[in-house]
Amino acid sequence: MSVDVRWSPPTTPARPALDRASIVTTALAIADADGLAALSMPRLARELGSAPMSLYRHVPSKDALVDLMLDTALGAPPDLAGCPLRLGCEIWATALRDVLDEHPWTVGLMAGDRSAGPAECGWSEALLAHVVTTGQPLHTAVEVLHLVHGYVRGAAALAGDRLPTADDLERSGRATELPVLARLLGGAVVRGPGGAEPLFDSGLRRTLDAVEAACAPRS
Amino acid sequence: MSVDVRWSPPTTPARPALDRASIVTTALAIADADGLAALSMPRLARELGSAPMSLYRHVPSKDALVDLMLDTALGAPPDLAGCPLRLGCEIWATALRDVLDEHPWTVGLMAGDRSAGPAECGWSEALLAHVVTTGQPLHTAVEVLHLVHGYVRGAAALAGDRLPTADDLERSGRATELPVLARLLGGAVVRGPGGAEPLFDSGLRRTLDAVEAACAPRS
DNA sequence: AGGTGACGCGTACGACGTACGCCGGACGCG
DNA sequence: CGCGTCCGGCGTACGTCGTACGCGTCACCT
Repeated sequence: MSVDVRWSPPTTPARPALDRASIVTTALAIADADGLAALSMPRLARELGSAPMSLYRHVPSKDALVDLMLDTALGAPPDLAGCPLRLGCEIWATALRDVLDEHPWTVGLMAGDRSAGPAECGWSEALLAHVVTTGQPLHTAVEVLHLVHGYVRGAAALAGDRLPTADDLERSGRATELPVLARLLGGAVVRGPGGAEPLFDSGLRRTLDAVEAACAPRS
Repeated sequence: MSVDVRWSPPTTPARPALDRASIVTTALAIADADGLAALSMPRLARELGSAPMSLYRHVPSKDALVDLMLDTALGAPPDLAGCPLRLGCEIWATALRDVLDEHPWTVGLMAGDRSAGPAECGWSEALLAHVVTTGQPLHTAVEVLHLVHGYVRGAAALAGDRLPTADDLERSGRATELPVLARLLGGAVVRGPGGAEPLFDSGLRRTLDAVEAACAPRS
């Protein structure tokens, strides 16, 4: 019923234009760049060159999309086969840390009360299996997972905190109520005597010590 | 310009009806009961018996309201004066844990990239000052804060995770890829040999061991 | 008595998530 | 080669949310 088809180029470029993978990838890029709050279906569609409602052909809802994003952001855990106990835990922890601070929004997301997806289960499985493989009973593996996973998540959350500046404290007149914190913020960066070992690593070292203690023969 | 004022009862009940404190308290109740996502200005106003726009006389924006909520939810840290090092850390950690799981939404909030408010600073100050008071240098106090705060936050986040059930795994056909996890979920609750020590406490015990190690004279 | 400020609220606007249904092309089958 | 069927993109529309703006009303202070 159009006036004359011969003058109109093919309206649709081709069959494929949108699929779940490219949607999730683009959404990930938006969240990484501008934060999860900046992700909206209209914006995502704009970035993909399509209409907002087209997305719903491939994803049932925005919440589901966010679940998928978390799942692909986490990806697969590192392979710990053949590692000794402590080294394996260290590799697992630093790998998780790397993922979490490459995608800062994951930290807040996992802290919500969503249910765990395949990727999260995969990471847990990797560490549990590693500990069990070294001959520990299951309940010890759970303890280790709790310690290591807990530390990494907490440290990632802490790393995301923005503390007030020393000036903020000064101006609010609260500086005298928070003397130690003021001293901490006022003095330049705080370093251990060893110099530059980052806070995450020293905490991890202590946590791994605790892991070994938990796995040592009962005293 | 009304028809006849004598027949109309006083239109406004009185002066006070809304103030910042009652708004924040009610908002807290909503978040505790139905989660932070259920908090909307219209609903909050309904719960307070007022109109949505009235709230903005007392709170500049919803984000600011949420900041205030977090600040009052955290409250004041425990007093650690006179405590020995380890005990003080333990009191601090369990107090924070109690706050976090009385208000589960705080965990996800603090993990976002908001800047820390007075209450958060107060908690940090309390632990830092405690450690410094026992004669440790400032950088050690920072390490301890990192370890303990990190563990508590991470454990709180973990506690909020909803794992899939064994049936979920079975039905998805993934059970064979996650043997240890399946065994864990399949078997009843996992207990250490001691019986019922909750996971949080055993992890905290290990973390406190690490704290003491960090504070011991250098080896 | 009249001015002044604080406060509650009604209206209105733009953005968002998404239910619903149209339409046009692709593809299989007779 | 024609036709029915299905799929994927999209336009429209609705309900909700956050909130800018301005009005009317009261309490209180000159």
